[in-house]
Amino acid sequence: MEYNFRKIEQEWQKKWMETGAYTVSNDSTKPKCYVLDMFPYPSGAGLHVGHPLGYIASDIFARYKRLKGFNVLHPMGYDSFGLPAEQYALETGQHPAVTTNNNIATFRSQLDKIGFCFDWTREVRTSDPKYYKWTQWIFLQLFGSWYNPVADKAESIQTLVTIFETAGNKATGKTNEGFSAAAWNAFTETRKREILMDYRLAFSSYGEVNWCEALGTVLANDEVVNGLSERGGHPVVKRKMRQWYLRITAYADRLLAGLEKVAFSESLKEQQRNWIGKSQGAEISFALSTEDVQLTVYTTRPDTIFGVDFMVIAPEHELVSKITTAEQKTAIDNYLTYVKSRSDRERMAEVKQVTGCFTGAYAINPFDGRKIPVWIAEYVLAGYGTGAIMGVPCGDQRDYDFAKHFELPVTNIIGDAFDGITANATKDAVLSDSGFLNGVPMRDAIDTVITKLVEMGIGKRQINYKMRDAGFSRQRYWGEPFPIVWTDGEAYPLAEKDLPLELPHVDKYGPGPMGEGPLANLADWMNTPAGKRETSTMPGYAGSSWYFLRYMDPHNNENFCDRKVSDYWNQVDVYVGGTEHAVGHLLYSRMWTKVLYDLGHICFDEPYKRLVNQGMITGRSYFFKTDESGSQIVSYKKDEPAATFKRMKYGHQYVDNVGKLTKTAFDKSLQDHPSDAATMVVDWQNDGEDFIYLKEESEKMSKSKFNVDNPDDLVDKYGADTFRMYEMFLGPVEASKPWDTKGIEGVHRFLKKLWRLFFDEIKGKSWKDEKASPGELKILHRAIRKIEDDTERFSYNTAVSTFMICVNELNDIKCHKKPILEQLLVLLTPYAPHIAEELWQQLGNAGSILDAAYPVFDVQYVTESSKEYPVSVNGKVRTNISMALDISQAEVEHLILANEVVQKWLEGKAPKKIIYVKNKMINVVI
RNA sequence: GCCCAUGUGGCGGAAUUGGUAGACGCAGCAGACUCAAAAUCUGCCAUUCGCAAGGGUGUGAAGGUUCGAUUCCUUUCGUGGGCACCA
Repeated sequence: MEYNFRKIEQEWQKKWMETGAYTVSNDSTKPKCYVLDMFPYPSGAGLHVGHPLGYIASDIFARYKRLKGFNVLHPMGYDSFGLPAEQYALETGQHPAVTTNNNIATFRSQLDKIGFCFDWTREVRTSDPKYYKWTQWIFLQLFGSWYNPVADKAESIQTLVTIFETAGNKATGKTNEGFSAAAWNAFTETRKREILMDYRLAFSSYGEVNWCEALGTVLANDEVVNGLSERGGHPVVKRKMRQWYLRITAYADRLLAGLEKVAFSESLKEQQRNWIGKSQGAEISFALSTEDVQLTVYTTRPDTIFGVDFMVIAPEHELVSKITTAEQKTAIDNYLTYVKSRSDRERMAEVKQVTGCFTGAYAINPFDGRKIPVWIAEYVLAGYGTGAIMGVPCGDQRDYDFAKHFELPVTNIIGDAFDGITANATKDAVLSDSGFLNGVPMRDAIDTVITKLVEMGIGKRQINYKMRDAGFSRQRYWGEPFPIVWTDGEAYPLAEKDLPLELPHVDKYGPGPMGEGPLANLADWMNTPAGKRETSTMPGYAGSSWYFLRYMDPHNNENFCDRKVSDYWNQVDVYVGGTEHAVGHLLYSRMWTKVLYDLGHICFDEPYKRLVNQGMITGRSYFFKTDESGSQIVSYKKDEPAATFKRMKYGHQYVDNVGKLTKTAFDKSLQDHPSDAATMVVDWQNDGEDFIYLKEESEKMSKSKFNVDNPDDLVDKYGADTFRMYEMFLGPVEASKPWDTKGIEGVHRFLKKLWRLFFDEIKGKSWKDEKASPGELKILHRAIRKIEDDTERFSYNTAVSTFMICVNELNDIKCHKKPILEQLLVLLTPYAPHIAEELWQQLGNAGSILDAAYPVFDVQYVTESSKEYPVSVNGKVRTNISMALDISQAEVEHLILANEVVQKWLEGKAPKKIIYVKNKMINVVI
């Protein structure tokens, strides 16, 4: 009987589907485990080999936990709203709903072939009205809440109204522009609503937004990369528009603090911390010598105040026109014109270039009365801090460069720590030439100066964040409509009973008038008796910010998720996905979770307990080296100087492991892809060899690089079980690695070998129902211990190795005993479920192996190991020399090596040398 | 520039977290079976000296701690990723 994987896999996939083997109940006495994948955006390209990597990893974990007796939630769905479908609609006229459904069908059929244990009865799609009803509902929760800094959490906006009515706005932490309770009560309704809008967690405001002309929409900060749109790479410009925002900045501190209690990788946490960009410092107000105004700067280094040689304010700063002197007016105007002419891209590209202009005004140093010139320069950003800085050239390289460029004096306040050539940003130096701070270490001076500033009433401690509130409007069609109606310039929420506000059908996907989205073209839909509907839609991250909650209770029409159910499933125990969402999705969903927690809808405030980032699988690309003329292909040798290269299209499967392409393979490649022939001409006669070497590179997989491998082909050829195990065997889940199918044969061989433990090709059944010997049990239990440990740690590559070793050992001793094989199959189930189930049934077991009990590791079979050196202390045998680390000096004195044991272990060879060493350690040299 | 990873055979990668470095797999070499091929099986496979027994050297480089370092510390180089006028 042969290992017929095609038949086995098809049969079991069908059977498991029919019997609902993967359906999970919310009602169980078992402990729960929630294993989640980042759901995919259903793109037209379908799956490539990089996609399933994370899905397989989580699938193994989910199956493993199930065997260990957990009630495991392991769902899948689609992030089905988004830009690409709409772009495609613009080009082809096909409705995004149609293309999205087609793409989902393709995805599903590809996923099914790999044999995942998803509970498909819980599938969610963000573009389904039954789903986005609740996205809209959560938006209304955000709209209806504010962040109470005293309670340090979100509360209903009603509590804010009560505070205003009884105490004015002093109690809310906003100290500028205060109003009393009486003043509030006297405000008009419109004024009140305007003020409340400044507090809402989802709010509308005029602001500078990232406008992408090519996409016709606004983008969030994390969707803009180097001044270009993340999708498509189109230019992005700043533009003032009325927009919806999420007040994520209110959660900056809690998002930061929450990182301490979750198991994310250090680099991912670091990325989030960077993005939030918390910095502690001070705001200092300087008097200006000419005007009756103050210039407030933000600095993290108030200790360097005696080293201030100039001030720089952003060109957009409101004081610029006020303080510029008559003599400098022309120069400043010219500079402002220059700044306006430059795009963000140019500014970013020319970071090193120093520009600026003197305003003619001077600020006064409050401590020594020195006159400090005030400049404007584009390196100071209007949007951060106060848009003004104090320049300390000896302590900050940018300030130093600025001073040198404009020949400003440089004051040294750190003595020898400043070499006069480069700035030194140290905090460890001792201050000099610093008035009352002379001799004080800089680190300590920070607090001293702030205290003094506060006393003098010209400064205060201040914390700033780089993170901005997140833009939440998109001028697009294919997204959630806002449940908002505008009347007299005021936003009014829809009642809960009117949700979902369904996306109306459109025939054209072009933008509406005045920079509005396509929905603005639908007068009938837009204009309602109550007012004009909001025509922008929500961004892609809206639906994905809470989907993990919907999986728990996907068919609930009364609630986004029943509280009892979310109490049961609780946090996601393991979340598997790529790092590309580090600062987007992961931050937004953490914020939404905190809001829902604050408002009492769920009982936890971090969504994901543990995050596993799967690495990227890179494709192999091959390049032909060409001669000078560029028309002839010649052999490429390592260490050769760079020459012209041409990308080999389609051909990577013809090249062998060392980049060698033989004439036969080359001819076959041309035969299969005749279109390549024109660009690939090799004069084999001239070279006198029947092969050439190609240059090989690892690149991100993409269609345009012709290096995409499709999982379907591999599953057809080797089966899902082989494919699953091979993807895991390739290397650690978290590492990026090149895709190479050459090793898949080895894994396939392993499964065939496993099969032969049960069935002989000629004699048929070879397993026997006999009692296992201790030696056999030892092999099994070593595997149990290692595989269980590896699976918990997501170290799947070493687990697969262990399977191979175990099967090899059983094969060597010709062990075909049922008790051993049976347990081995259970161990294997998470990795290769189809073959495990088939053989399980062949052994005559009644139930499905999916519900079998995970083997229990028995320590008695594995205490002996050839790696362990027996050493005896006071006649008592210690089995592992490393354990001897904790023995005392006295024990060492009395140490007796049990020579008989050692000799037995070393097959008759006595130890050559026994070294008694100090510090509790004994070495045995064999 | 700053931050975070990372560096081990021809290749992907192991190493019980300080204790025989190179497990397992791929590729390669030799052999068995076969008319032949496929499949399967056996042996070899870091490097260097040696017929061999057996030595020497080896985890990017240089130091340090330790009886002992791929693992910990310092410096340095290379690669990958993130942030980038954030004061």
